[in-house]
Amino acid sequence: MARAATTTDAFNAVAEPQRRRILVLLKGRERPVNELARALGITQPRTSKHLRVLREVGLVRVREAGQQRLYGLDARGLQPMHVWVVGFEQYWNENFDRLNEYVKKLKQKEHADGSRS
Amino acid sequence: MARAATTTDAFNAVAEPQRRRILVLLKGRERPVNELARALGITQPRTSKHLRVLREVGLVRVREAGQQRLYGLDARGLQPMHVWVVGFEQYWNENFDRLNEYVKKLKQKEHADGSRS
DNA sequence: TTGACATATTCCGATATGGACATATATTCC
DNA sequence: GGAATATATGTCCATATCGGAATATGTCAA
Repeated sequence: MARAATTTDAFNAVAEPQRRRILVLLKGRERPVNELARALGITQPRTSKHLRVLREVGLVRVREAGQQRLYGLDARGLQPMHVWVVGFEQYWNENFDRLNEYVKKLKQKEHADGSRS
Repeated sequence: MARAATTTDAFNAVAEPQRRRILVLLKGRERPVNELARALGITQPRTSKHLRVLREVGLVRVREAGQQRLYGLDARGLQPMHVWVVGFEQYWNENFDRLNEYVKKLKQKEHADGSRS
């Protein structure tokens, strides 16, 4: 077997930088293909292909508008990524001291009991 | 050019499910290769190769301990992913209504003016 | 219909992948 | 030294990728 297809899930689709940039460009407003291609500085066919991948994993939607097709963001598919990566938030500043982690765990337990902001 | 190497960055390294599972298993405690292989239900060579990738992108560290090598998590490399995906948090519940987005934008502006909890 | 424009698809080549298997390297113990 | 254990590396294969270039499809307007 080779590497998993880019259309397997959001993780694979978004591993490609240009596709990440496309999603960022789609925040807030829809855009036609050519506008995206120009913004990214890549060819139109390549842009269409990236959009196809994003469409297949459901991160993007198309809407026909005359002779152009407006692409819009559907960020819901990013939620699994969000959940997964947020699970590591507490380890950013890890300095690889085992005892340190114990302390951290204890702190979390305290937190679980009473405090709220 | 083919697809970017898995060792290019965290995004690519983590696109592979087994590698994600490895990182999860490494939360909190270090583990030797064989333990990881058993936990994942994959062969030892495959596990070593996944660990190599994770090491090359800096998501994991090795520590020699007698005849075994203990792998530990270094989550700092996941921060770029975190930053990127968190930027989409506000779009989870997007229902793709343009007007809806305008409303959302206005709300953000209100927020910017006077703070409320 | 013809032409202009916007977008999608196909063909090509180079490359790196993940998995299985065999084997190499390294450490410990006798 | 030699055996046992733990880990890393190398080879094989099938497959999907990204990129470019050419071309197909689709829509509008006169």
